[in-house]
Amino acid sequence: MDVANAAGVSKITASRAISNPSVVTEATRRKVHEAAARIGYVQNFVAGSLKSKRSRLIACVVPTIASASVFLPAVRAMTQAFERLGYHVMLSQRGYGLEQESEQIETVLARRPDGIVLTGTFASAAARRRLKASGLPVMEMWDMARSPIDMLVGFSHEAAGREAAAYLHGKGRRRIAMVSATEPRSAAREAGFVAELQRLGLSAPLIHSVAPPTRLGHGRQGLAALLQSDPRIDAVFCTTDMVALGVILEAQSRGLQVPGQLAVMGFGDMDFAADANPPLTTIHVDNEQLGERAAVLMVEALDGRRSKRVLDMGFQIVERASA
Amino acid sequence: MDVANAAGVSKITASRAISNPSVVTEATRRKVHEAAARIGYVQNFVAGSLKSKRSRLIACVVPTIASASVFLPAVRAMTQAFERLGYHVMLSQRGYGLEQESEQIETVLARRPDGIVLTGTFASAAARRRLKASGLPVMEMWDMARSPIDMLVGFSHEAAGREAAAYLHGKGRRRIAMVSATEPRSAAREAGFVAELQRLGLSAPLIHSVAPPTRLGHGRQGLAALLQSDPRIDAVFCTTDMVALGVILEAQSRGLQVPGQLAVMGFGDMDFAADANPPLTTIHVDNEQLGERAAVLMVEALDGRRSKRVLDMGFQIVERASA
DNA sequence: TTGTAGGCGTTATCAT
DNA sequence: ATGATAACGCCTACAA
Repeated sequence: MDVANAAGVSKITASRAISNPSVVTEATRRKVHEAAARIGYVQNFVAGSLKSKRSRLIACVVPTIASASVFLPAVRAMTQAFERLGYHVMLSQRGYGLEQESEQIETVLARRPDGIVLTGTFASAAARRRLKASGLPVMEMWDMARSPIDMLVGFSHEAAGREAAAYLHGKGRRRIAMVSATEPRSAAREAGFVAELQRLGLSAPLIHSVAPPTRLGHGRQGLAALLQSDPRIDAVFCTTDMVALGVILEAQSRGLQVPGQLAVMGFGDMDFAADANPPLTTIHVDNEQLGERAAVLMVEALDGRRSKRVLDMGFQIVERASA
Repeated sequence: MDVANAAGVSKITASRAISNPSVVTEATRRKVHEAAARIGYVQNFVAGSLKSKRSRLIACVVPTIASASVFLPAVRAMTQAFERLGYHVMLSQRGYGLEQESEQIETVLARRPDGIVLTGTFASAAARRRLKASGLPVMEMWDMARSPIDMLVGFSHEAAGREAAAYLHGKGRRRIAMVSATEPRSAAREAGFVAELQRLGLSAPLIHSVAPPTRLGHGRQGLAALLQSDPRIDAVFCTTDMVALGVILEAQSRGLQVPGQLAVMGFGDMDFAADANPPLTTIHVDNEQLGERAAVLMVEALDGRRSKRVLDMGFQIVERASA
């Protein structure tokens, strides 16, 4: 360190003045910081982490960041919380496929992150084993269903599906359909939805399934397909709000009244839901809290004081006008 | 390296077999890789970058990842391209404010990224100076307007605004308004829009401005406000497709026909634009290409073979039914 | 509170 | 094609 020379102290004192100022005198701290500013010193976390074995880097794997994915607000909140707590987030996109997953994990581990966050991701069994074996704290976000690898902050998609079914049934709907997506969490909502309808004595619902990421067009095509199978359906539960918006658009363009003739329910309570026409009844998840808690739990684990390992953040049905 | 022992070669040979296999014999390569697999060796990029001064890490600063930001597809494409080329992307959110920008930059630089990508970001003058002084390759994405710090791949928002004005004028519209946003690129589109209308001999347009990130509700409120100022407006150019969708919804709920009585034009050609009702006339940017080129140019610069420093990717007006 | 010694795991450099 | 040596810049451990 030339800062040390510039400030007239030893290397280690300069290091402490910058990384751990509480252990040096205020005068030393000032002297070193002034020297650092003078010579334009830039700290090197790379060198630091080599010896300390702490990179202050969190690897976060998401399916994709493009399009209005319903979990992105949680990732945003989490990233902000991590930055506030002194960590950086390295984002990797996994895609909805599983190819090269192991290879991807190896290169991520080679960066020596302090922890790993998996979002909306069902890692393959091999990948899960690999992550467990790494010994790193692993946080899974946005799901509740299975036995977690390590820590988990999420909610039950299956319960969300069940409550949606119960809600629509409670509104007097009896020919209830769903537009689902070929993606694990959507499948979990679908499973809960189907189970609850069965419990309520209804016959198996019509389901139209689309490939993620979900789009407005999926809702339009989905309703068209459902109506073709059964013109008398009176409610549709949608895998995302964007799909629900598409269902509403399609219904309106066919002269079907929402919610009069067709109740439409979304999922995600995205920022357009309340402003849709009619305002969208949907399922709300507190993504701010969810992301924040995920980050805080991870940092607690890194600091050696693990509190809860699994946190169910729940969800709420937001009743608006569409269902 | 214990891999070296396990394989019965020297440390440096093991290192080469893994990081630079072309310089060792195939037999050595195999021997080392087998040993690595056997003992569960995980490469350590941290140690490698300390000596080699190459981290294979790209820092990317974006305003925010939440909500369907119109530049996210470009970031996605860029991230994928970087990963394909052997780099990881560290994402930092800047927020739309400017607080702590310098501090943020320092911690990013402390990670020793090989390059920095700024997306949709007008860094402050101090930050721009700091980045320039760092000597790192800097890529600015999604804009064309000013003198770049270093490299740039984008398009002219000002030109987009001008062409939107010309397009609506060409469709016979004469009372043309805009819903804009208080954000630099939106402001650039607005400036071009206003300038072109003036050039065409129209009076200064009504403009309603909203705070980003833009939402559907902004479009609804925006049209309401515009109509209150002037009930006779016959066209609205919107700063994003989501806002345009809101304007359409609001128009329809007021019994205004789109495009008959009101032409609505968006920006971004997001994945719902073609499926809107009516399908949205908008401005398309080739985000896939844009992100890909940004990554490729950056990697070329890192490899010491800089080709172009500035690339104008242009845009196209996509004529659909709404305007 | 400050300092000394040494090493983290890899790669650059120079030799063989 | 492979090896020996040293160094990257910081932090841990221990000492003063």
